[in-house]
Amino acid sequence: MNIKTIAQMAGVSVATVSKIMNNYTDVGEDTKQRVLKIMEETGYKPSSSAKTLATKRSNLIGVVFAGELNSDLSHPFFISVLDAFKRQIGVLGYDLLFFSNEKFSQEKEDYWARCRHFQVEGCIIIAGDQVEPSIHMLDRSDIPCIGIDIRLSGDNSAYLMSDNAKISSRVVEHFYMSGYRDIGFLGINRVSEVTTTREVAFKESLEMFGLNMNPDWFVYSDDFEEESGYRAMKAMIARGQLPKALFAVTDLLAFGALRAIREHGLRIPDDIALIGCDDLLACQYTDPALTSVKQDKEKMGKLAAMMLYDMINKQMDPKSVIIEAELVVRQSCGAKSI
Amino acid sequence: MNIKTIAQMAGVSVATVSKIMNNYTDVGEDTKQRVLKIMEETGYKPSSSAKTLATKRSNLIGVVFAGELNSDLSHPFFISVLDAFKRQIGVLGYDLLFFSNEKFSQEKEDYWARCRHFQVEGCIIIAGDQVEPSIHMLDRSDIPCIGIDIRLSGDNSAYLMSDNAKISSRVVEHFYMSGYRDIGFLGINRVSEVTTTREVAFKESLEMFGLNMNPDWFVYSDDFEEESGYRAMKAMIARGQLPKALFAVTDLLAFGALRAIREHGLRIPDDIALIGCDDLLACQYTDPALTSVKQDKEKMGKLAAMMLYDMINKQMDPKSVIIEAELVVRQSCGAKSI
DNA sequence: TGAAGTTACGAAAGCGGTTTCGTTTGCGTT
DNA sequence: AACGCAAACGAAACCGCTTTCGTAACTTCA
Repeated sequence: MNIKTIAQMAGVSVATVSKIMNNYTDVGEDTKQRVLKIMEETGYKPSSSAKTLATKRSNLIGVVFAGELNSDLSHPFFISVLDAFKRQIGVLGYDLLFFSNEKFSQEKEDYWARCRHFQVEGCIIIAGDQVEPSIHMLDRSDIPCIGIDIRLSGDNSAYLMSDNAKISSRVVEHFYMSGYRDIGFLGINRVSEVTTTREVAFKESLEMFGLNMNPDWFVYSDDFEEESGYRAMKAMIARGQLPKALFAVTDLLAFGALRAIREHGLRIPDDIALIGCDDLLACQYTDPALTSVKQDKEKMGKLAAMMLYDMINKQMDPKSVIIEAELVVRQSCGAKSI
Repeated sequence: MNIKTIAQMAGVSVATVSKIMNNYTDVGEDTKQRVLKIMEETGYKPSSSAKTLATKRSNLIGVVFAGELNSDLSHPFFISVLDAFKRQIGVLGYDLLFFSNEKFSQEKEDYWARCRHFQVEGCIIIAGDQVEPSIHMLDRSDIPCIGIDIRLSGDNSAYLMSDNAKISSRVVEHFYMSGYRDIGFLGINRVSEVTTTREVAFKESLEMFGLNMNPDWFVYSDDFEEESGYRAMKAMIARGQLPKALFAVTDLLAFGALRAIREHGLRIPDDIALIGCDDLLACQYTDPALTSVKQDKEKMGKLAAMMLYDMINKQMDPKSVIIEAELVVRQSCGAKSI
């Protein structure tokens, strides 16, 4: 069942059928209706590959996760962003192509090659931990790219990122206002734009508030797993010196820390106050409920879709955007209440 | 940069280049190396649409979420399964095409039409709550489909499902062995294979153990959100009559119930024991940690990929599989310990 | 040495659409 | 009656790759 069949059934040429599908104006109303009716009855759908081949447009957006550790889909934050992105880009007429993570993929081609292979019209690149070199090739290519939490720099790229510096300063400020002076940090041993920014800003904020940085209160996890956060916190506890408040760069790490603290017989927030970051759903269910910084994932995803659409279809100059984040106060940080 | 360019550069015909890419044997070793070198240097990648057009094979698997409520990606259980699926299917040489949910999509075509449009070679269908009619068209089509938690029946379909009946009986048995006799149920008001099976099996198990079914202890949520579980539990509490133990068909509902119970000033498990289902990550972080039934998502996803692959490539008769689930005992159910 | 069989390669016809450009037809105008 | 013009449609080239089949050159073997 192809365009030729339809054309024959309707007694017209394939050209005419094609024109009808593409809203050309030089086709009579009656033939148009006749052909449409036949297409309807036969349930005809044009082949996307033939169309793509002819038009060089695929109506496909590539989804790339730039991470080494977690296999993409397991990251709750990005899933939420992607979910919103997917809905919006769907409305705009695109479908999503998920590339298998490179290290799992059969062929070792870089992402750029795969984008060309599928002729995706644009890409959304979502940052995990470390960024592979092949991401940069894609970034610098002529394919429009939109980055989430990754600072793309290519001419056809833009990115969306939370105001990570402000996140940290807000956390420190909140601790300070709540009367805390001994504030610790649970970070991660990975080079990542996001976490690095948070850490730097955290230290700067401490300084701004005239607080001292006790090295004993800084501890680093090896990856983003809860278990690693647990181990890192255990390590800090083992040192003997504990802060009165702790900021974990990621909720998952905070969960781990929470477990370690509780296991150690300490109470939250009485003995040690805790704030995480990302505002995962699970923050509401921990004991005590975890104060966290909420990034507007819905907004990020939707905005990313619209930006990418504009970049693809209107050759708009890509303009990156910083998204404000919001502190969601719960019981873990010793504030009076919400 | 297409196959013709490569052919010209190497001084051979396009046929030869194509043969080299497809491992034909009737091409000399020296020419082969020469052409490969040129392809390497130029970074040439063949166009997938042209290839698909010519071969009728797209190397694409369609991903369909059959649900009305949650927008697909927000469902933690399915994400985990899909994650495993994606890794395995990636190894087998396929990429994933995510269809926008119908109700969000611009075009109102059914999934089957879209599958044909992209010539996906197979589909993974993941059940949300209600199943749209167009899913059944896809199921009955000639496209190989593998269902997760959805009982597909087409000739080219198979499905993977946890042993939901056993899940319920195991929960009841566990409660019974722990000394509980007044057992309640938190279900959902949606027609869904999975939850319905759990509910039916739950009731049967009660009977088997000679326990009475107090209607007051049965309550139903409107959807799968935590908030709805909270409201449902509130409703049960409002009735005054409370069971000593409660099985929630879904962890998210259990979380909601947990919140309602705690808010009401009751203790878990002392006043009421609680078991959920799915073993979401967050189960470990609730207070108390939630006992749940763990479905082996990794195994399900991987198996689904391999089954689908076989169905596509070996015309194997689809054979559905039931996966055993495992009770993960934590603090919420009043058992002696883990 | 000649017949038969290998090996290495290319010509060309698809695959299912799109798009340019030309042709036919009908109509109003002078 | 002759002309110009717009509307409606089709022929055919093209997109980039696959695959069949034919053929030339080279072996092998009786």
